[in-house]
Amino acid sequence: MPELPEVETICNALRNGGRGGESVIGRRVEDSHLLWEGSLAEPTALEFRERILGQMVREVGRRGKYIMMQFSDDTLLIHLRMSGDLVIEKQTEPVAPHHRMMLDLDGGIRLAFNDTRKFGRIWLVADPQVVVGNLGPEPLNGDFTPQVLHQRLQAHRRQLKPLLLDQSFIAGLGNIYTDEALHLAKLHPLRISNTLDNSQSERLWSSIRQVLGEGIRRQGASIDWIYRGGDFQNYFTVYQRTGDPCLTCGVPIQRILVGQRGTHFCVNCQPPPSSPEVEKDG
DNA sequence: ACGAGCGCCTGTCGGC
DNA sequence: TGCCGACAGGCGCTCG
Repeated sequence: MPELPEVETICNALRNGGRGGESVIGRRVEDSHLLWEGSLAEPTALEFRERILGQMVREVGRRGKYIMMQFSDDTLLIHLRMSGDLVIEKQTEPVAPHHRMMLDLDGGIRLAFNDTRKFGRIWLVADPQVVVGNLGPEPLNGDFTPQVLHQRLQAHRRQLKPLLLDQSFIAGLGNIYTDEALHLAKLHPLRISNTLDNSQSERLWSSIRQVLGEGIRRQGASIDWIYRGGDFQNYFTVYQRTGDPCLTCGVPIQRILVGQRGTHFCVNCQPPPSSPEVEKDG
């Protein structure tokens, strides 16, 4: 579910307090409860408990869609996948349905990993690079320039939509922000990456930065039955707007399947690739 | 090097 | 009302 802006929002709440909870920084793990073993990717449940007890939270960061909590000796990495969430609550709170892991911290609070669909994963490792080492560039960092994006687009011959969803190409984009960025950039999701000229790559670059920045400013999007506190969903231009008029030109938004993912775009603002482009040697 | 298909899970919604 | 398929913010795997 959560993409870069939602993960960033959750990290900020853990670090600074917010969403009804207090900061976790400086707190020590007094107890741990693994309620669904499948949520733990590494190490084993036994070793996880032995290692994390007594460690203190030094800082909370993010890389792509991974939450990275630096503890005294190890790094706790959490990927929320489709339905995960991290919440700070009092230890006296009843254990909510779908809580999969809980860390009891000093001060009577609890860090809970809640994940309805059980797709999320948790790692506790000495070196976080073994988990996030293969991720592509961080789109909001200063070293992610239009030239970097253009070069990377040229290095592949792939449809833009699945390429932007590929976390080793660029880290943090998911289905919502990819569709929104492509619409803002006026690029069709099936355009082939190495057919973009410099100005089109630059438009895509600025669109990615703009939609991610706006998502963070709005504290993410809250959709379906899970409330996240953000309101970016009120500013979608194409995502979940199938059949509604394009806010730019009025033509109805279309929905197609690309790699099994719902893909929303305006056929007028985002012209389909010319036929030579989609042919094998075009 | 690609894209398609599927599995992993639980829940909601719309159609019949 | 109940049943059934489609769909959901992700990603790893196999197979051409």
